[in-house]
Amino acid sequence: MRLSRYFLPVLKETPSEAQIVSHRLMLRAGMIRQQAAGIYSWLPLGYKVLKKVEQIVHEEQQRAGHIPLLMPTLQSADLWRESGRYDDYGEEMLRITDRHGRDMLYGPTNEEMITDIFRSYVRSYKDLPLTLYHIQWKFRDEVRPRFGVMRGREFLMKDGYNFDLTVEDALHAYNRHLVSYIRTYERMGLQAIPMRADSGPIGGDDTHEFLVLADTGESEVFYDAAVTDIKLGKREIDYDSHEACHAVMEEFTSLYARTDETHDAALFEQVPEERRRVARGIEVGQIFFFGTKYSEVMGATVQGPDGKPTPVQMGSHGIGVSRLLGALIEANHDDKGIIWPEGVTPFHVGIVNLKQGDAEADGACEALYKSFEALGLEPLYDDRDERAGGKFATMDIIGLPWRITVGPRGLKNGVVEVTSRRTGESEELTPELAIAKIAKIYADL
RNA sequence: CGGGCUGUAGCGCAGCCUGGUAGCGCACCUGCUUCGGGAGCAGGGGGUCGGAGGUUCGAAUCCUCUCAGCCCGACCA
Repeated sequence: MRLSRYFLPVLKETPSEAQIVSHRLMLRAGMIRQQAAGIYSWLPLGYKVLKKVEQIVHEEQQRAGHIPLLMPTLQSADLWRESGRYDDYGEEMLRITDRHGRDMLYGPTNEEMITDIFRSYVRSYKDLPLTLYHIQWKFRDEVRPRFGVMRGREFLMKDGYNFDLTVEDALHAYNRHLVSYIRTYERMGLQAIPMRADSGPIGGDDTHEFLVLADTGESEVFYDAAVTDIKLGKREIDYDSHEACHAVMEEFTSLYARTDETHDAALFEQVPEERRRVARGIEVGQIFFFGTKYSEVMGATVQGPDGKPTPVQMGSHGIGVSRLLGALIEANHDDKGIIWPEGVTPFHVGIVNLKQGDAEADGACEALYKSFEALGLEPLYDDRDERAGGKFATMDIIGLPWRITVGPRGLKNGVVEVTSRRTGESEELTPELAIAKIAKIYADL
C-alpha cells in the first residue's frame, strides 16, 4: 500500500476521552473511531489488524478440528426463555422489539442458539463429537464501557460449543480448547496464562480464563513465576489424542495461577516465596465445561449405543477477538507508539522515502515495494511529500515491526537502513540483503 | 446505578466568575524557502459555542430542563 493513497488519519494529539495506553494509541494510530459509548468504527488500519487476529483464530480452531458457521447477531427472546436466561441476564442484555411486537435481543452469547441448531438435526451419538464455533459481533450493554475496545459494548468474539456423549469426551474437548487457545495466543506473540476462574453467568464446573499480564489489566492475578516460562512453541499436537491434550493441559495448569475471584491464600503460600507474583491481567479468553446445563432444559439429546436418549455434554469457549487488539497493544508498545508482533502486524514492513521526488530514492523505494509484493509480503510505502521527521513519527506510532529507510545518503553507498521498531537497532544493508532479511523473519514465524 | 466532571473549528484548549455578538496551538488550503526525527515566513478557509426553553435591549457567559461523553466505585469478555 502506498500511504499517499491510503486512509490513515494519524493524530498528533491524544483525544481527551482516552485514558489507557491502548485506547490512546488506537485512536492516535487511526485504527478506530468511537461512534457511541463502547461502540467503534474500525478504520482501515484497525480493521486490518482485526482481520489478522480473526484469521489466526480461525486457522487454529480449524486445526483443532472445530467447524466454523455463522449465527445472527439478533436472536429471538423465546430461545432465551427456554433456558431461563431471558430473565436472569438482566440489564446487560440489549432488548429490542420488532414491528410485530416480538421480543428480540442482540446476542451477548450463543449457547441457546447453538443448542437449538444442534437439537434440530443431531439424533445419534454417532454424530459426536462435534464442536461448532463462529466469530460474530456481540453486544453487552455495559453500565460503564471504558478502555476503548477492551471493554466496549459491541465486541467481536469467537465462541465455540462442543457436544459430546460422555463427560470424558467433553473434558477432552475442554483440554483441546485449552491447547488450541495457547497456540492461538502464541502465534499472535502474546503470552496468555490459563488461570482457574469463576464460572459467572454461563455456569459450569470447570473453567479457566486466559490472562495477558499487563499493568492496565482489569483483574488482579496471583501466580507462580515459573508459569511464564512454559511455552508451547512449535510442538505438533495431536488434537485427537486425549492423552496428548491432557498432558499439555496439566503442564500449563499445574502451577499456581489464579485470578482474585478464586485466589486461595493458603495454597499460594505453598509457592516458593521468590516465585510468588501478584500482578494484573487482561482476560482474552475463557473456556467452560458445563455438562448438561443447557442440553437438559432445551432437550438436546442423542440416542446412545443403548438406544436411550441421552442429554449431550457441552462446554463453551470464547476468545475476545476485538479485545485482543487492546491487549496486544497494552503488551507491546513504548512511548512512541505501538509495536506490533510480526504475527499480527497490519503491514509487514514500512518503507520510508526520505527524499520524495529524488529520482534515485523514488526508484529504490519502488523496487523494494515491488520486490516485497512479489514475495507475498505487504509493504506500507510512505511516499508522501513529507519531511523525514513526520514519516518516522507516523511509522513509529502505527508500529510496523520493521522499517526500511531509503535516502540519497545511503544510496550513494548502495545501502538502505533496516530498523527494528522493537529494539530501535538499525543496520545498513544492500536492498537485496534487506529484502532477504525481512523475508526470512516472516518465513520463520 | 451511586459519586465527581466535561461538552466552544477535525484534534488539544482559552474565553464563562464580572453578559456587549468568538480566540489560540496543531491539522487543512495557496505561495516561497527548507528537507535523515513531527520546519520557517506570508496569506487563507472552517465554529448559529451539544440541544430546548427562560431572564435580558443583548446570552458561549446567568437560570431551568434535556442529550451526549469522561473519571472513581459497584458490575463485567
